[in-house]
Amino acid sequence: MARPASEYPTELELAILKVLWLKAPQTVQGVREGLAATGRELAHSSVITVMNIMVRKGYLRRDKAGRAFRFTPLVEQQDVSRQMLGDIVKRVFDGSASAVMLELLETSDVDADEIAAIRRLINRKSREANP
Amino acid sequence: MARPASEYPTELELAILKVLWLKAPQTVQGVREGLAATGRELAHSSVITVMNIMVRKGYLRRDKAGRAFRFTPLVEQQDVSRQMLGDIVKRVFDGSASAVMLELLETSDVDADEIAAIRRLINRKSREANP
DNA sequence: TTATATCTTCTAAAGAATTAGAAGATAATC
DNA sequence: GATTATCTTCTAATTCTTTAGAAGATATAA
Repeated sequence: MARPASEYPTELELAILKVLWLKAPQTVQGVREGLAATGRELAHSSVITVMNIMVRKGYLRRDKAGRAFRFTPLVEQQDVSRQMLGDIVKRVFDGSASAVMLELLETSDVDADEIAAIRRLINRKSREANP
Repeated sequence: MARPASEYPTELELAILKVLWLKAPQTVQGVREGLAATGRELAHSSVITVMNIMVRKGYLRRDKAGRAFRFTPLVEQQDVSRQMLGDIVKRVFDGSASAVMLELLETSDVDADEIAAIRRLINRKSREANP
């Protein structure tokens, strides 16, 4: 009587991955400091626990380095981002990527530079679609 | 020692909201059938339990109608979608809406019509930004 | 070498999410 | 009015997530 495990990292797992995507490998201590830098102060054992779970889940690799372990991410930021976004698109926007984009353009504060960048990409895509 | 409650509906809560966004108010029975139509067969008591939690969370309103209750959503689909998307943009894409759009354009299958629609919107936005 | 610091493992508490059975309340039917 | 069907409430099991203390292992320093 429980839900199936989610396909992507949990909140804290993602926070840890973000620290490791910036710099890897790192020890638990390093990751702990990285988390603290984002305002998340956790006990050493808390971080270790989650990171070991992440090893089990296949998100991280663990190598012994002297007394401690060094951890390396086994998943790439692009892949995780894509997966999480894809899930939202599918579940919340019924698979319509354009609905998501319209929403983004309406809602969020996309500045002029960003709009220009998107416009360029759209034009390129448009050319690809109609050669 | 627990995480803070998420700001938006859980998986099952969203599924229930989707049924009610299509048609409301509905009884537990109706929602149960709506879920079954999407391939999710749950016991009556399971659906009731979650829907009562949703009332407590402020997602639904509950009115007595004869023997049973009728439930009405108190949150709008647009608001929930926006919130969930906003969360992903912030947490996963570090707040960059354009990064999300680039990802969507690269990854998903957006057809020519959709690209045209987005292009029109971009042009309009662009004009708004640089009058 | 002994004390001190540091790391890991083990264990577990607490909250949230998912699922459903049992029992009690109430309405409809014959 | 008694039986049957339907609804709700209560309770609870299970899994996942987050968090951390206690205890044991190991290395560093004095």
